[in-house]
Amino acid sequence: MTHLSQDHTDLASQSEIRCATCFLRQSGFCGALLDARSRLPIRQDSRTTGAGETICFEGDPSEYVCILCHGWAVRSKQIADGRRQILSVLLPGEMFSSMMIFEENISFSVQAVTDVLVTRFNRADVKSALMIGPAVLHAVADVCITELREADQLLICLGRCNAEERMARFFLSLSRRLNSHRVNHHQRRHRFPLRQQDLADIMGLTPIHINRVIGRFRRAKYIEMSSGYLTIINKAALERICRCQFKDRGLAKIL
Amino acid sequence: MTHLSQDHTDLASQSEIRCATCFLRQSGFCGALLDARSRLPIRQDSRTTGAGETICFEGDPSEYVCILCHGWAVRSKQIADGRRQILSVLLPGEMFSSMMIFEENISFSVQAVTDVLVTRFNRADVKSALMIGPAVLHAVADVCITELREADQLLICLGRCNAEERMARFFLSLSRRLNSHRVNHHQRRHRFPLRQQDLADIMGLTPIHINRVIGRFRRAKYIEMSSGYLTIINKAALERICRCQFKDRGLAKIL
DNA sequence: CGTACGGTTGAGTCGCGTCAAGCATGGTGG
DNA sequence: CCACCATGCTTGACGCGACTCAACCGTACG
Repeated sequence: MTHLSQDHTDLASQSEIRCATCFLRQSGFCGALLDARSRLPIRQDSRTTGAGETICFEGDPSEYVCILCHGWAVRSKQIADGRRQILSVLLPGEMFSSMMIFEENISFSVQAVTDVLVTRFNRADVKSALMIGPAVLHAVADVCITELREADQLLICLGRCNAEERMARFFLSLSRRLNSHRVNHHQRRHRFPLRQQDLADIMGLTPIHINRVIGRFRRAKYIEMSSGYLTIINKAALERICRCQFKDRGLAKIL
Repeated sequence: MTHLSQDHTDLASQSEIRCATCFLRQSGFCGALLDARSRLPIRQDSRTTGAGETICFEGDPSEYVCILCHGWAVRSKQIADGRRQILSVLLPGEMFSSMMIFEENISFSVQAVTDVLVTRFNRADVKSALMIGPAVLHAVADVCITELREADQLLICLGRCNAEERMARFFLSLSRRLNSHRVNHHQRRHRFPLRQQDLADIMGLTPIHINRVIGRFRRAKYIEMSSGYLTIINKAALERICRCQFKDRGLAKIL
């Protein structure tokens, strides 16, 4: 653990950091990066943030590439009159955005939904690591492409889908992402800390309308939502809401 | 011109290709790539496509990285019932998407709006060029970041702006992009080949509603649109429609 | 001259937003 | 222990922005 600098306030405990590093190694980007340390020092630290707090502010300079190690967060942009659009939901193991590797100022905010643990790599070090071999480069390309694809998905969702379609797609895609993190790939019940206001800001709707759609889904026994948990009861029905839309290929490739 | 392979049908004339290569050198990515050819062969060809035709189909494999050299095109995705969302408007000098560098199958379609000239680099060659020095890498990072930022912009637009705000933002941002290509940076009159149906598919609205908003803008003397040309008459007014929204920093950074 | 395509305009409808009130929960302090 | 409050969820009434359907117009083209 000699690479961990602890000069900042609010540092996570050693055990949390150890857990974080161990966890990070599983993800493509961080694995490649940590491997690269044999040839190049890469400074890194970890810090916790409480639920509801803002981790990064839009426009601020940042010398870090941030990875969410524990908890949920959202990446968003705001317009002055208060309207907020969430650009992505961040789950454990994910980079805030690949833009953080190349840009000095970040163009978005990140807010903690639950208590979170964030690991930060020194941006200059990461950039240097890009040139020492193809592993890091490919890992970064992967992150970048995933981000672009998700953005395209969300765009078509906001531009051309109604409220029910948006919700159905969101639930399915989220469930899929959550399951890809775990051993059990067919979990139907998930921790779900997002508030209806957050859902509204993801889907470009109002929380009241979100509530009504959820109500419909609940009454139709498609899902269950209570006390911070989401259960997908009738996955097929949700897929039916979206499926009519998609060309030929299966949902798996699209969501 | 020894690098140009002409084994494909529908090839552009020699003069067009020369023009294209000359033009490409001005753009960061292509400039870096063409410079890299001193150390590495990079196969390349050019081809024309007629207005309205589809250049790439969603899901198709592609061994090329495509650059639009002349004309306008749109990158889009479709859902089975015919609904289409345009993800980006492609102007001369722009790569279709940075995803083309890393992905074997493309996840979008590209359609020619006008007659276009497209230069295609061999994807494997481009990937190899990434490792020979930082120039190409940085150029690619630039393309990638620009794309991510534009996607975020469009997301907030679709998620949180009404029709007038979307149109105003689109016109301003497009005018800005068009002017950045030319010597005269303050041109107010632009070639504008997009149909109202295209505008609708960009902004997630119907062409009829687009028509009404344009009508309002026209009557308010904000813009003029006729016979394939767009003129921004009252830029300040358009900015006012968006400005109220933006935090502190000026429009320039945002649009 | 007919056809096709895209733009324009009107009437009516509906999805979603707005406003407003009520409810459940959990934390706090007296 | 219970008032008190803050936060987030739920529900109803109503209005508006955007969609749908439909007709008409102008231009380009064979």
